[in-house]
Amino acid sequence: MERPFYERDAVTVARESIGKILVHGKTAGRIVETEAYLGRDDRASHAWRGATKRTQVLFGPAGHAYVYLIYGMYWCLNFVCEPPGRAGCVLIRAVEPLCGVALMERRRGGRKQVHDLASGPGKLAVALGITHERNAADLVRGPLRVRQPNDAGELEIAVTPRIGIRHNADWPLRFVLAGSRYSSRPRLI
DNA sequence: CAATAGATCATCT
DNA sequence: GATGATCTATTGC
Repeated sequence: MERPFYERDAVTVARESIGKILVHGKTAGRIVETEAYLGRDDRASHAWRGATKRTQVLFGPAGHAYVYLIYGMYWCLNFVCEPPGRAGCVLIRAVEPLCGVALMERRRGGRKQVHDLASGPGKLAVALGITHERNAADLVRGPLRVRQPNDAGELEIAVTPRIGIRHNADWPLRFVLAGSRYSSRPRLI
């Protein structure tokens, strides 16, 4: 995807990221679940209080990665959206493994069901090998990229509340590829 | 299937 | 010193 894809509001980018291909090294997967975070107006967002050392990437130009550590254990990947100064972003919550499946299985520690390899933000980062080294990486020119799939057609996308947050927990900002077995909580659709 | 506990650390108060 | 955009293993129905 080119820069303008990311330079829109977070809700639009979150919805249109469903079905795209996320590529990192020898691994790739189809994005089946995302969440939008709205920046300063959204208390669930890391950026709601303004820019800090950690969140300055969110206030920078669109089309970069924001990677942070959650619960002391797992990395989570976000796409920075909107023009500089506004901090909307999209959390990538699950992908359907497409390339490098054996490598993903190894990184995830042995035998796993394919639909369990990347069905959650922490799992996805481990499977694709994404860590803090990719924080602020350029999604347009860097090692981590998003591609348009060959079979681009109309997709049925379900909308639900976001997962695992305290504030604004009822806002319908989670997007899931309808019927996908690779999302983090298939039952919630 | 649902509920629960425990692991673990960068960041911010 | 408290907090969290999570995951796994384990328990009990």
